[in-house]
Amino acid sequence: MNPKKRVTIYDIARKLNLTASSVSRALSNNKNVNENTRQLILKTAAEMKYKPNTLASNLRKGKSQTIGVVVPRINQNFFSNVIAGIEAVTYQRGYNLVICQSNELHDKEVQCINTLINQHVDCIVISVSAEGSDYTHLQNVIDHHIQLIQFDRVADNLETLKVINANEQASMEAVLHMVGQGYKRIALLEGPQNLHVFRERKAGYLNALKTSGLPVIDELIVANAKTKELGTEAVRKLLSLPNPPDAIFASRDDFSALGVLEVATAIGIKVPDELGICGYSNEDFTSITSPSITTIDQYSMEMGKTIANSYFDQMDNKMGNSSNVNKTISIKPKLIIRTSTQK
Amino acid sequence: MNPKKRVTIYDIARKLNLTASSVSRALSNNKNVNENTRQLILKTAAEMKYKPNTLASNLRKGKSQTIGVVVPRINQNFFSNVIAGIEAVTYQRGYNLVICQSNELHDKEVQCINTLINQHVDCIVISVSAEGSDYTHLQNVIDHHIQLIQFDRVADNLETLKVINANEQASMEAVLHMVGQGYKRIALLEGPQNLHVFRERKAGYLNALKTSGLPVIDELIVANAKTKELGTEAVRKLLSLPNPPDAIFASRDDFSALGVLEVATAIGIKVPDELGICGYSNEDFTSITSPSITTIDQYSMEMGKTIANSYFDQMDNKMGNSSNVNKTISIKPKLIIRTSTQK
DNA sequence: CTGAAAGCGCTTACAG
DNA sequence: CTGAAAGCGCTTACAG
Repeated sequence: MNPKKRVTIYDIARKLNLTASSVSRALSNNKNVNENTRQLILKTAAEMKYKPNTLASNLRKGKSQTIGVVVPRINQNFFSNVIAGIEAVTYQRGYNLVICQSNELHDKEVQCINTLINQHVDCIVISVSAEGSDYTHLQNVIDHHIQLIQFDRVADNLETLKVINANEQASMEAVLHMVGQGYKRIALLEGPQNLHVFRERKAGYLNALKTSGLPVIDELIVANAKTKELGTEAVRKLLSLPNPPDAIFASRDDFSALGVLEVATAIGIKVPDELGICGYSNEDFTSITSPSITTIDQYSMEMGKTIANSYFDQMDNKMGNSSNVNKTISIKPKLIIRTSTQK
Repeated sequence: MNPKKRVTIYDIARKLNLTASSVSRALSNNKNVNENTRQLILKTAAEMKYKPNTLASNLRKGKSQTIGVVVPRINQNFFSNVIAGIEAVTYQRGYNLVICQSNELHDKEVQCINTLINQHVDCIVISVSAEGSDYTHLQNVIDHHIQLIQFDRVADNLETLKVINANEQASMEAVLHMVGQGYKRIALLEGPQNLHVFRERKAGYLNALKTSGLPVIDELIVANAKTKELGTEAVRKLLSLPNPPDAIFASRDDFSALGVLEVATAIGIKVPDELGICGYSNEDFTSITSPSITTIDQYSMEMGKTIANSYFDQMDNKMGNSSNVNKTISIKPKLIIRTSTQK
């Protein structure tokens, strides 16, 4: 094998006294090739260890059979599961995945998006970073006629396909469950309120209180802490209130729920008897703590599959009609009741 | 903006009465452009919302500034951390990551590799699947002059860059620690022995016994179970032996260690007093079980960074010399001693 | 069914 | 410093 150059379609053509046209046709399963010729070409290509140059093919065809994915963090359970779900579907269709992580930084997110546009990806799937509310880079994607799909954390005002969790509904269900268990002063640990997801979870909480005829107590609603230390501090303060909560809905995630559990245990507050705890996202560890933690499963893998499928559905029946569908697919998360909320 | 076509270098040239050559030079920071011309071009490009076509550029340059990554599972802590580490470094250099998962299937792994070769990636990073020992697809990568880097699970006989954990050393340390705690009948739960990683961990176990003058007891070495159920069954059998082990090194991973803990607790065997348990990989949950589980941290994020850096090091000082370095970088994992092994 | 030719959008020797 | 031209490897109307 020549150390520098790869075998091309021309090399095969030359060897067989044919033209590149025919070789290309045979290789791409075009019907207009004599069956014998095709077999010969296929055989020769294999012998010569021919590998098509996707770059050239994509350039010519004007599409890349590639989907770009931008997430805040690749190594975060929820996101890596979504990615795995996307991959499972796209792989079947012969699509590739280019993955970027924004690290929750707006600037990096913008750069990722630009790279993906330059790469001529056919579709960009994104869960926006916590930072910033300027979405011109996403508008840019749309302007370049690249299908944009948002998931989980979405920018509301952009008209794109959106795949989200029914956060409000699930949160409401969780809080109602706690009310049903007899908890009356239920506190909320909010996630960052610039994100839709967390605003919805808060809405669900408020709604559940309202439905149950319970008052909304301001001092029981605690803003999300930036660091683990600050979070611990906030929980400690909350539990030391003259009139402390008898339950906490850690709406951000299970890690904050775990933080609550640790603080409670340290102070000597009994869970679930004196304090109920509910987390969010069904991390593996929630089933093995003692007590095990009630939480909400987001069906992350499913979500990934839904995202990919919705892209292909779009493709398949896009008969020249409007390319940017503004449709929201909502996945209903599942409340998983464990010991931490069962009085 | 024209609904179909993007702005190209020619569009800019036409607008400014220049040629594509100059525009290309200005955009790529080539020195041979008049400073004023460059500024004008840059300004115009921005105004016209020009986005370079990476596909065309890469085709012309014969490289893609892309690194392909193949792992058994994207959504597995260790791998997603390694990927995050790789990304952190490659991003700085303006490289993209194409991610595939083999699902531990040899055939899918082969397909992933072929796709990456076709994509003209500059480098392929792989941790091989558990299945199969035929590595012709990897040889293929080398034959196509694509830099191949193996990590964690590596095919020994291929001459490539390898980044691995010092599994044997770490395992030995773990078992010696258990011996030091007074455990005398230490069992081993093996990982699949067709993989180097797990053979090494076993070697470390055997070595530790030898060093400590403890006998190797065949019935205490249990093969890796395919499913969770079979694993539970195997552990139950192990613990019901007439002469049961007083410690178990779950060398496969923390999940199998957790399985042991669950079975032991269910049977009523006290950990760590009656049974010591050590896992592998320092999953988040190991610090919060009760008792917390002794384990081994693999520095997965670090590993990813090391992989990416070793690629660039290679690139940077490859002055036409041998392209396939057969070098192994070993990362020393860290034994994390927790309650489950402290008598 | 097969071939000749143009073109996807860029880059880069080669002249001047 | 700028331009004209060729070419990266493929695909696809257009003829025949």
